[in-house]
Amino acid sequence: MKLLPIDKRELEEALIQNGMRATRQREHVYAVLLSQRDHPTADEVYARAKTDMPSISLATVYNCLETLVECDLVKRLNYEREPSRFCPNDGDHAHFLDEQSGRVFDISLSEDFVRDVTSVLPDGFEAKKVKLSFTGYAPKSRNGQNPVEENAPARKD
Amino acid sequence: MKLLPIDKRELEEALIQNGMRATRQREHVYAVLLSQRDHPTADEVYARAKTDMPSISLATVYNCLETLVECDLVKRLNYEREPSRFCPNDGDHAHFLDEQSGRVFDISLSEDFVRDVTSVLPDGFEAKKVKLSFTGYAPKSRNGQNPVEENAPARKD
DNA sequence: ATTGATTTTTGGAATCATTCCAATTTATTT
DNA sequence: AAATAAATTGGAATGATTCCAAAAATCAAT
Repeated sequence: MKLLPIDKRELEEALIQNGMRATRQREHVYAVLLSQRDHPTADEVYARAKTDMPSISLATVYNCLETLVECDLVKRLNYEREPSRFCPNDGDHAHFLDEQSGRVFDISLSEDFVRDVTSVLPDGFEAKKVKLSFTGYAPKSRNGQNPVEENAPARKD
Repeated sequence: MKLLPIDKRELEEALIQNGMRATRQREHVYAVLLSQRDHPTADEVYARAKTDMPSISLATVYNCLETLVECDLVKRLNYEREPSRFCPNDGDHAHFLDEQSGRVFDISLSEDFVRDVTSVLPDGFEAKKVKLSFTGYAPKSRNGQNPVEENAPARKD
């Protein structure tokens, strides 16, 4: 559970750009998120973070997650009143909540789509963020493997 | 603050269809929502409901809102961890949260768009619900009047 | 309408994710 | 190394929502 050099640099740059400091805890929380791409809650991140950093506190996990969201390295997902879930920002994507399993799938979006979607806004509206989320039934997993990128490896390069 | 006959019928049908009963409280909460289209929280609905029905309880307001959402007569909006907001279902529309004022605007969506948007889903995904929401800056209101339908009259017919 | 069966309402207590706090530690600047 | 600012920490506080068990209201069948 360690940040790749490229991710670490990205994190540090983003933090500094926002006038914040690079800390062990922030790096670790970010690494935890990148290492298992399944949209964990703050509690789950806390549990995972503690295995390699037993002294980290829940409050710090909340702080770090908030910081990462502010730096736009992480997205926060809210489904109804459930606890927030978090996923590292892997480009534009929507989310699909499978009602049966409770799992969330990333649905990648083309640049074209993202451009088009803001065209529904009347003149004068300036969107800074767009959230698109679906609820319904995901396809049954074939031999335990899901067709989309939930649990995909943290990085493909 | 009273339900139009047409709305009342719609409500009763929806309730019965879902095996639920028509009650004074449910009618009233629905009427409150229809009478002022500004996406109130449960607390706000409670406050408004009490002016004409002082005996209604907060728990009941929560129950009624939940029921109305289940019957698909009302949408529940969640922005981050803020309290849920509610709006009567006026056909397909997205929501736009103005960061400056905190107000939410309804953005009407064409049928075409709603059809197109589900085409981003890979094969096998069946969407039952779609949520599209924007955050950003709404146009400055011209002489105190907003260009879109926030605070629009409950019904145009 | 009265009875009976089922829902709904109600006020208050309980929940629980999240935020807040003040003290300590850590990171940066001088 | 000292000074300044920011971050971490554990625990307490918050607050929207849910839960609960008793009372009231609704509906169906007599």
